[in-house]
Amino acid sequence: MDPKYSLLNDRQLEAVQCTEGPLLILAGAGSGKTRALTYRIAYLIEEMGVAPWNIMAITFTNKAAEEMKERVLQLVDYGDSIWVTTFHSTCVRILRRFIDRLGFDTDFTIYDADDQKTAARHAIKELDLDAKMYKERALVSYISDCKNEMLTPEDMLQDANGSYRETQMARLYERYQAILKRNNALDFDDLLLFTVRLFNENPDILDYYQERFRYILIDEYQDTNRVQFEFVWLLAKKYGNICVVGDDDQSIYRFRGADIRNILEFEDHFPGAKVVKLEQNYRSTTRILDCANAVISHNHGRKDKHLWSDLGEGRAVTFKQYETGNQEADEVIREIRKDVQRGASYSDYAILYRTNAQSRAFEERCVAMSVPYRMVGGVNFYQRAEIKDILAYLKTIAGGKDDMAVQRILNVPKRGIGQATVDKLLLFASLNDISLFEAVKRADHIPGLGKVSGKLLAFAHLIGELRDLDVPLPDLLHEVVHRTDYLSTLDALDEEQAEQKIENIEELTSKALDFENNWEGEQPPTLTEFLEDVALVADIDAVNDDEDRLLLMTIHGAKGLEFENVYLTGLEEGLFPSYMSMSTGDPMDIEEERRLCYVGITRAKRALHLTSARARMLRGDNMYNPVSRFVTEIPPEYLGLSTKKRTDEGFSRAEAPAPRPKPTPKESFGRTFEIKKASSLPYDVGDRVVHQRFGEGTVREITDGKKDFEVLIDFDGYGEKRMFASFAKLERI
DNA sequence: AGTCAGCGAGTTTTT
DNA sequence: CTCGCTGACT
Repeated sequence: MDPKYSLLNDRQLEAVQCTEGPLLILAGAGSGKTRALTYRIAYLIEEMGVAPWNIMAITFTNKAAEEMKERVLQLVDYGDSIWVTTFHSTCVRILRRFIDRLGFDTDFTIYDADDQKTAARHAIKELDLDAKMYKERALVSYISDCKNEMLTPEDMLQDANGSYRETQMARLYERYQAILKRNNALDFDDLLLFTVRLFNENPDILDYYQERFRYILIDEYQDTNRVQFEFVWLLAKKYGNICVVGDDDQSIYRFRGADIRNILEFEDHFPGAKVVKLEQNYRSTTRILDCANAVISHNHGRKDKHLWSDLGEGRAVTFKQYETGNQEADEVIREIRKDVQRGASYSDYAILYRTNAQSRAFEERCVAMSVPYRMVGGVNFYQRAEIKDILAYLKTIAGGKDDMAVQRILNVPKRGIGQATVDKLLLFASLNDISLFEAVKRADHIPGLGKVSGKLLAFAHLIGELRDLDVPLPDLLHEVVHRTDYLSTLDALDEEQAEQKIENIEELTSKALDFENNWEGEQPPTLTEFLEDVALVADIDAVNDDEDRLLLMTIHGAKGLEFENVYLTGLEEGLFPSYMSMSTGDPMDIEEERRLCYVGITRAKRALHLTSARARMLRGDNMYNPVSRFVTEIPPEYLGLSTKKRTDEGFSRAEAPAPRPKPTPKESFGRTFEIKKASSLPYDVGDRVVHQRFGEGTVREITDGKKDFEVLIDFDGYGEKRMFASFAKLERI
């Protein structure tokens, strides 16, 4: 056996060598589960002679998948022929091949949360129900819950048992599905659901994939839901070589349908399953682990587990209560900055919080004190209006079947095509059973449109032109922005906002460039492939490990990550645990919050700081909350507090910042995006130039920005405009 | 068709 | 506080 396996501890080795049959690895936080998984893959290939393409490993995020793939590649050759992906991309790959058996086109589009909301709104409207009584938000989550439980609209109609409201909800669900079908679209839940349906209805396809994936590994198994379980179970039942890794104490996605029973009852689902526990923690000091154990021990019905570490006591865990949320933010950022001035790196620090709303105070302080930071989550990059607009153009160019995309851009930038026109188009489209874009193309045959039909035809022509371009992705993006004169939509905004949006568009362009450069296929990637990649990315996927920045994120976002120093903030009753979880009366809700707290604590390697505030601004007014029960569940002496004065300020920390061994350089993982920036411009200050929209003008100023040249042009008739050179496409005259 | 003021509602976590 | 929607006006 290869000597590298001696790097594993006994339990890890056991997990690696138990290759046949069902295996549950109960991996405590920081217990080296990724190591166990990657070595297991290597062992299967090297020692058991398993073909790499017979192995499938599934993770929850692309980032986790990439990391695992990379670590496997370091261990064995042919590592790249292993399927290491997320549930969702696996399903997309399968559906792209076979979804026609379910009556969809293989070029289906994927709806994100916003699209789902729009579809829900349409469904409510189509059934002519009171929007006050039937909220799209509630409908979307109802539908999602149904799908996670694999319940069809027909099932729900029956379950409704005559109840008016339940019946209406089921009908809305039905309607929603019809809308998606009409648009040849699938939502996130459908990806899983349809794949399972495909397997159930087509034994030949199921058999094909069962043969293909004889060895299956699932990461973060505690966060799988019912459909995901079904998917795994179907694939694994033939050979039974299923290895799942998880930690019931880290199950934090119940609200999304994750069913903790999947891991608690694994041995019932897969009879004869072997269980291996990884209990040695290689991440945190004992003081941090003590706190984690103290908190989680208040939960019931856990799998028996004793996490331990031999990394020594380490530094004391601290708890501080501040007067206000703003003060909390100010002091925390100040402390971190001080540590950095003494030699620490920002990238060794993470600030974690329960809700995204809390990020704002920290962000403001970072900006004010010039602390470099990176916020993960919040408003997703791909949810920003300008990005969605551009993507809607790309979707329309790619297929044109997605009515929602067409509707989004028909009048962006303004073309004088209003709602009344869109309604007529939609009516015509549904009467003739064609897509909205088809209707636009035939605008001159639609009665009652008048002169607006000319504008519609011009739009269709524009899309046709863009469709005919045979250029690389980043160039296509450029062309979309220019030929549609998209930047004119930014005129109404103030300069700062407009600049931010331009930067976002530039970032999208560089992502396209990056996508193309990393493409491994024989043919250059198609537009559809790019759109799919974009649809399935998560926020955390974009975190670049090389950046020396302080990280701000929710505790959910931090799952699976680790940091030298962690600030766990906002530890107040009503915030964490959240008011929602306290008011349902279901103790399971509080337990989930407690697991979340456990996850937060165990992200820390060497230093952990707990903070809270007496008063906190929320939705405009102040709330005054007591210190979180999770803090009081930790014995006060662990926090250096006397038992009597426990809610007072913790003792001050005089110790030096945690030193770091030396950053290990990571090759190829931190992908950098470079914007194509011209080395010089074909014009200079004082030259006369022409812009496609603003016409002629004189160059007043050229500033060399980080990413691009910024130019100030005095247009005859429009006055001075500041613009980015690469987008302005000015020509000298 | 576009614009703007005024109003009401809403925030837990997300692939 | 902030977003998004509605309805009246240009």
